[in-house]
Amino acid sequence: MFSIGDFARLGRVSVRMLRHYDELGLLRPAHVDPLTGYRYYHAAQLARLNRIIALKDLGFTLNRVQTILDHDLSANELQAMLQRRHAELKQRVRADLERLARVRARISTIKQEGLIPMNEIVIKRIPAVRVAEVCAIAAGYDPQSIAPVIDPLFCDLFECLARAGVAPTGPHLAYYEPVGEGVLVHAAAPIGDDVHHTGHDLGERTSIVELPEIEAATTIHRGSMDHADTVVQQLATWIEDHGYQGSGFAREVYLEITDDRNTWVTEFQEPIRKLSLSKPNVAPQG
Amino acid sequence: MFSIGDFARLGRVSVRMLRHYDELGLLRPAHVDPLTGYRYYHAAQLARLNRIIALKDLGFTLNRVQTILDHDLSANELQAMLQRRHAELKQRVRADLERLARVRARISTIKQEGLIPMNEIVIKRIPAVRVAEVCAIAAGYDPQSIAPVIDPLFCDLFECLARAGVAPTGPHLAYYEPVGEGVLVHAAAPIGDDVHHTGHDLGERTSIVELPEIEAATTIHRGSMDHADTVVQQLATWIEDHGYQGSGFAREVYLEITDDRNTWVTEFQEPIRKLSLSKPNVAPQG
DNA sequence: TTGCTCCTCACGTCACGTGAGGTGGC
DNA sequence: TTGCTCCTCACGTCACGTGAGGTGGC
Repeated sequence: MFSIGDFARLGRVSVRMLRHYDELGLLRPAHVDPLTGYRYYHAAQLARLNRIIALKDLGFTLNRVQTILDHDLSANELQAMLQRRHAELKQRVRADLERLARVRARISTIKQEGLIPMNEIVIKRIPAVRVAEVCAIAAGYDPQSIAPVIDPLFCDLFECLARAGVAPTGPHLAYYEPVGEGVLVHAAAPIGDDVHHTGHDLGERTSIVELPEIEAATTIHRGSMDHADTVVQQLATWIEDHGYQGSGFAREVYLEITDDRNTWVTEFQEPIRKLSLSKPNVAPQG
Repeated sequence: MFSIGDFARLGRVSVRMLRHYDELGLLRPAHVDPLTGYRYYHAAQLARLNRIIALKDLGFTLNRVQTILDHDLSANELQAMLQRRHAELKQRVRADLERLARVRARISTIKQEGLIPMNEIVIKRIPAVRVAEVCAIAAGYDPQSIAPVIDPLFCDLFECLARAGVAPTGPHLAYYEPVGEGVLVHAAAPIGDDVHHTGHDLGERTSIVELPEIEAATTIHRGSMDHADTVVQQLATWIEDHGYQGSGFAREVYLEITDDRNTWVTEFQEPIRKLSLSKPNVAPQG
């Protein structure tokens, strides 16, 4: 029989751990003195302690360890638990490797540019949205081509919605569909599920569309849309640097629109997907 | 100005998170209604929220995020933090990959043997110990050669210690040093730092030795030493399967010694080190 | 009046580390 | 009497999720 201190030394664990395992019922002392409360362990209990340590080292929680030890699993059941653990670990390693690649990308960005990039780019999952929209063709993606097309489009849209008595359920947005030489500009506003052409007189030019859920690289832009192309360019660079590729139509969400175009706040959303079959294109770490 | 609910939707975070960040001072609402306590946010605050999310995604704790955002670090300081994070992540990935290898090894062991191995093998760091010891040569490692040598050795040792008035500070142990054809058997008992030949009459045959700290694959054995070779064999197999190699003299610690040799409890310690320059020798995962 | 959104506590999570405050045998 | 070992609470860790219980405007 060993005191808790001796047993802890032999097992190379802390006394606190032994008390904790006692409390959980994972490893009860062979004997507890009823007067002093002192715990005493048999040398043979080191076998169970080793089992606990071994399973813990595989990354099981103490709860799972308890289940494994006390329910006296069959070899098959244990195998199944190990397989699950294996999958969990693989998932974690993958996530950490992605994180690692992002950290590296940041480091090399700072190294190249010598400063901390101001507008953060963040990946977000954008749920599907039902929108009412109108659209028209512009000559190109540059702000000078877009602006004269998009402004009247939103005027139209809001007029239609107001006439039909439909209130948007969130900030309005635009998205851009390439067609031939030019680009089809969609001006849209999110609407509720209860809005239909049959019930509401939205007019001929307005259509109701379900925008698909996307994963997107997003960033917040402050100021007028005259510099939109810079932001889009930054997004494109980032997407390439982080091993993604574009996927679908770019969106702009108008979060705060005032008379002063220089205080506008917009979110740019560039749909992405993982670059298939290839590693992230990140500068190697020095 | 957006209510907390709207702002959470735009930022794709939970309302609870925004409240939490408010509490930490990470992201204070632009305005709080003094009557109702309602929080209101500017669209432009999404930029800061994105920064928080981005840093969190790199694996920084909120505390570190706070430091990074509020102390307005220089590019160099941020670089340094990123480098540290990079090292931490690499370390974690490595640890997880090792865990993964151990899980795989367990799975393949169970697959091959069709049962759950009973005596767990665990890696432990064994601190250095000062021991008093006597030794003698045996013909080989088999129990029949060892037993007749080791038993009188321990008798000698205990007699010397008793005569010198020295009490061992822990369970006694043996270790085995290969010499020529045979093996030099050391019978040892741990002693305090205060014991010296000059002060204590330990006799000529007894020497005081500092056993080095080792990392060892260990396992608990119950029963007589007649089956020691099986245990040693299991340890050897495990060491090979897990990508280690032997390193130094094997030790046996006598944890519980009674008259009935079948109830003895011993710990076998096989010193190991990482196999240099090669991957763990583990069966590939099906 | 019934929903909806907002509020403030406050517990629970996981595996212990770390005091705080006290006891019993050498 | 001074150390040493043991004991039992109980807080702190990390980033929220999840009620519980209550309020104000449509």
